Amino acid sequence: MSEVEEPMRLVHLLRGLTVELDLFGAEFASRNGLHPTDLRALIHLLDASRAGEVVTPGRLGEALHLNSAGTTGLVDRLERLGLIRRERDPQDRRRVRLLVEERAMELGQGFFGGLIGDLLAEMRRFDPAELATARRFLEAMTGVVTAARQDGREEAAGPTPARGSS
Amino acid sequence: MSEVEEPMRLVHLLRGLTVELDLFGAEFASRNGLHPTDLRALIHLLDASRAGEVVTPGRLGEALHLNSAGTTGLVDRLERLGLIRRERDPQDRRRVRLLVEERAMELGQGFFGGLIGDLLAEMRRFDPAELATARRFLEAMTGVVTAARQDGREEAAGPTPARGSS
DNA sequence: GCAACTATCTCGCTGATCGAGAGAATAGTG
DNA sequence: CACTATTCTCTCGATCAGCGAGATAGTTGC
Repeated sequence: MSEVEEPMRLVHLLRGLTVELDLFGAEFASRNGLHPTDLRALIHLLDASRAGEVVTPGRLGEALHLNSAGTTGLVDRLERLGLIRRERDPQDRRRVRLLVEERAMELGQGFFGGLIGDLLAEMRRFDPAELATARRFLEAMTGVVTAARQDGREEAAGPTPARGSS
Repeated sequence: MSEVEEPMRLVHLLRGLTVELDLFGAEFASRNGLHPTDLRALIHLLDASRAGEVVTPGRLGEALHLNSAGTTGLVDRLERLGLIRRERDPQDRRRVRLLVEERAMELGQGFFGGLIGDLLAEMRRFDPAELATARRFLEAMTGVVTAARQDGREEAAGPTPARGSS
């Protein structure tokens, strides 16, 4: 337990936080008959809806790294649950627009809304300078992860010694 | 636009960070022929190994919210990949100890080692006071999520708690 | 020794996702 | 106007992670 450990505790805190958020999402999902993928899709759809963007199955599948078949299945599930609705794009009739139903908004609101409210309330206990520091910190960490993600892709054939073990 | 938006950006940053970390893990997993669940299991096993704790299929399945059949399948996969080894507990021969192989350590190192190093390096750009603030912030946010998780459970449990069926 | 309990594994099944390709609409070319 | 290439989405069949129920082997108490 030396001073060098402090940053390491932050690393574990970050990991712990993501685990908690994942669990939170997973529990919410299963409680509502959703799969983790469905929840990710719902978040994406609500974000896009709020931003006024049109989402098609193609875009959604791309965002979630699903192929077309998987995307169709996902959209089927969400539609069956009454969370979204398919509608052909009148401009380009090959496309299908995914429209978010009221129920999806309520679902997202009723659950994430509560969490976000709690998070915001907790943030009020920090002064603006501290929040600015936290933000800078989070942005820096996010940047590192994003960069590592791309490095990893490029090095995909690199430092993978794990061979010949059995 | 307004100052009220600043905390909201922090909320989105938190979410964005978890998404990035998830993607990082998912990409690493698929690159190594692992499933997301396998990676979570690996993390759990490595943590326990470092802490000197004995992990059994039962404990592992409990930690990952898998039932016994799913756990057996998971352990089969990890064993087939040469990441762990089964060994009967000589004290209580009903039990199976899961022993982490060298290869799993290397894999974990190749995965986290690089990322953690990068995160620590980035943290050096913050002074101790800032890191302390970041830590306080992360702890506060984690606490909120954890609390919300339990609240959600209790609300959903309702009239029939039916605990013990995890 | 018998009964109750515990830890793990086996079996059959559901369902999310994949690869391949079909169907339908658009855009470009002559 | 056909004719072809392109772009979206959906369908079909297969794969495999995870579930529920029950089997198997080991432990503990009477």
